[in-house]
Amino acid sequence: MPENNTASRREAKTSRAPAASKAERDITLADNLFAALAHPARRQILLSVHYRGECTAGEIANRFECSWPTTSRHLAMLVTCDLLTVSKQGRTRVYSANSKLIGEVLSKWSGFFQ
Amino acid sequence: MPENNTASRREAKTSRAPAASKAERDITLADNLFAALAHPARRQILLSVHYRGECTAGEIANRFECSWPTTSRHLAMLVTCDLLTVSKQGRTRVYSANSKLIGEVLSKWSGFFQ
DNA sequence: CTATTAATTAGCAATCAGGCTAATTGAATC
DNA sequence: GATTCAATTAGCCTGATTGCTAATTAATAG
Repeated sequence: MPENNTASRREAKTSRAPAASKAERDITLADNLFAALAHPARRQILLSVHYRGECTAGEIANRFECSWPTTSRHLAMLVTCDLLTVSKQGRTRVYSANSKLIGEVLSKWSGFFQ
Repeated sequence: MPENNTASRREAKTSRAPAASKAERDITLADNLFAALAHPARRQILLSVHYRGECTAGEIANRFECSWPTTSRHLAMLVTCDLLTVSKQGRTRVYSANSKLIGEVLSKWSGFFQ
């Protein structure tokens, strides 16, 4: 598969491109956002973090049925996709949603179909 | 798997529920829409059909690099998810986009993050 | 220093997704 | 009725996703 779908790649990509064009960034954003939103747990996580403001990993993990490591992986993916931001505070990690970005991309795509 | 993710199910589901609640329908819509939009080829198909109006399967398939059967499967999925509508005309099949639905769901989700 | 707590990482198994080619269906044409 | 053309279906294979448990890391508390 020469056409590498960035959306599904988990590892942090070492962006070698000097400065991707806006079009390219838009494609990557759509890839990332829609790959992330494809999973119901990740949609819930994003909504949950957005509405509560900041959340620790534990608060998020306890709210879901699936195991903590599974939630942790969803969180990691959302961070890689730039939809969540994380900061370490002592031994907890605090997540917050990049709501502006999410809202803008969704809004743009909804506009395409109006 | 008791929790059946309708979004990813390929075959037409025999909806046995008498009349799903609005909340349930919203969840199914999100499942379907975001599962569909997760693949770049399907995003392109939806945009393409939306902007051109009606398209035959052949017109769509010829526009993409992947094989006709692969495109056909994407089309079938989009129909199952209610994002495309298809009608047989002679030996061709004409697809059109359910843009209103797509736009509404995306708009609603973009609203969540504003 | 050790015990506890927060969270991630490693590793494995099972399912899902998406690509292909070959075969089939069904309408139109000769 | 045989052929051609539009399109789907069948079947297969490979890689990605997602779930779990167990192990690890790292910070705090005792």
